[in-house]
Amino acid sequence: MATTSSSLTDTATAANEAGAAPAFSPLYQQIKVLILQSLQEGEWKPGELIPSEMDLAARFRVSQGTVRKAIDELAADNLVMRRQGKGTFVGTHAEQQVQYRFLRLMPDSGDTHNEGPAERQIIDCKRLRAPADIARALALRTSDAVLQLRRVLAFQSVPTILEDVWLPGGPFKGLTADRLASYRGPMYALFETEFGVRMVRAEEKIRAVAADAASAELLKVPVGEPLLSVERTAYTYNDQPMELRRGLYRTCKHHYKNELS
Amino acid sequence: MATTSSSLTDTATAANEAGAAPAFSPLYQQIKVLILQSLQEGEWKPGELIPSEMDLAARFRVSQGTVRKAIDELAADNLVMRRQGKGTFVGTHAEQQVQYRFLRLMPDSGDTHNEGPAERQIIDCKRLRAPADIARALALRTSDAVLQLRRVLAFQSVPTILEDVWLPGGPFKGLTADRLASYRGPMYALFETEFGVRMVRAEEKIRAVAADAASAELLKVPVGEPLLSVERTAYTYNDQPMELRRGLYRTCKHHYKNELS
DNA sequence: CAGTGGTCTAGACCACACT
DNA sequence: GTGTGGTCTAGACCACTGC
Repeated sequence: MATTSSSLTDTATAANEAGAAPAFSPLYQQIKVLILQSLQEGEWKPGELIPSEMDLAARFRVSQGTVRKAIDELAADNLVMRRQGKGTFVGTHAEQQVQYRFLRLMPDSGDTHNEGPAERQIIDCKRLRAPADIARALALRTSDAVLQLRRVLAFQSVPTILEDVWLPGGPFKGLTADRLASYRGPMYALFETEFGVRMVRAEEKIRAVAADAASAELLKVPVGEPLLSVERTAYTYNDQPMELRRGLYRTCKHHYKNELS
Repeated sequence: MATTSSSLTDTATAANEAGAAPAFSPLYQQIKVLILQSLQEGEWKPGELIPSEMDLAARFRVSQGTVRKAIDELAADNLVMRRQGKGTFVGTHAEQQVQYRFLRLMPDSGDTHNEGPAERQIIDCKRLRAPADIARALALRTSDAVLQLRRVLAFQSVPTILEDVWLPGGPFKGLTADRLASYRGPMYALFETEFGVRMVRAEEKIRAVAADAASAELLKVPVGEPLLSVERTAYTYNDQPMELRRGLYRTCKHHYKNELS
């Protein structure tokens, strides 16, 4: 039993004693939440080693098996990464294996990005008051400042992605076009190291649209060309929205790949 | 130890004795494969109850915990469904909760399909020799017979999806437009009950295209209208492709929703 | 070698569903 | 009450990593 620990509740007993709304939560879920809090508070930073299962078991006064089950779920959500013989590490977008984890655009021939990394070109980067739709998506007020970033990604010199990115001004204070342009690696890795913001999951809404004049010029396609419109909301810990991204993808030589199960 | 069982290998010992290519596989993975085989052979049919963990543990001569871990993975892949107090059931597309699991098109307003079920209209259903690209996708020879099915789905009387479906002629012998039209519920549920084919996972390739004359007429949109092109390959057990589906989605009032993690 | 995560077991008890 | 899956524990051993 874990009743000796301060923050853990013996749910079965508690639920029986207090009559209403049991809100049953197994021990390992509570442990998961505690670990999540430590991740969120930055006790362990992206890429770092977290304490061993034995250490965490001692800290939370539960068995190793219970900690294991908590970590199993965190690993399934890509929040941590287990490596046998070494330990458990905080997940990061800088990891070579899972780089560009959220980019689903694939070249039609060949699965991997063997066409080399994208050539990136920053078109614009400015600070402004959040328009209503952006504010709603980022859970801000319309008076709050946001950063807007526009860029084009090209594969083998063919402009393929036009993206507008909106970020809350507070957490990303100090982000400039120069800093983005000079950074090697995924944008989300920069967010981790420079601003302490780790993107955990995202939702995308996909539509087919016709290229307007501005988009057509930047992507070097005729006006009216069908493009894939991808609107992404990315979340950090606690389901807090931290990025809105509107992308237009050229899908002549590429496609958006999705796995259903 | 499980060395008393016939088909299970004590991998640690076996790997040490045979020198090359250990091919280590934990016990619970071997159990998972055995259960998978029973599913595939139809020992338990979609929707049916499979034996309890205790029974399976006795059958395979392992502990309940090992069976549990095997079933946990099968449940994570949606191959079986656990229900506390009742048992473990073979997954099915007829299940109310997970109906249309593979359909990612959502109305822009509101998450669920509160706009009612789609109105279905079969345009065509014929038997033919597999064209080269279809044969490749379904792992058939070009001399093999395939069924081709064309249909339009409408939401609130607005034609929204135009789909071509190709199925291998062998497993789906006897499928007719009438049988499809008279069936209530998801097409994949019909495949399960009538042909014993359970779709387990799928891959989709998504592009933006312009409506051609034929598509435009069926979807009642202008020629050139941007449409979402969704090419799906659906697999049954053993990663065997069993369906190729080419869909054109109208994304004015709907969007394709994807969750990234 | 010691330390880590990974597997397997056995037993106890809890939550849930049916009868 | 009985049987199911779900949780929690404790201990043993295996596989991998690095000192």
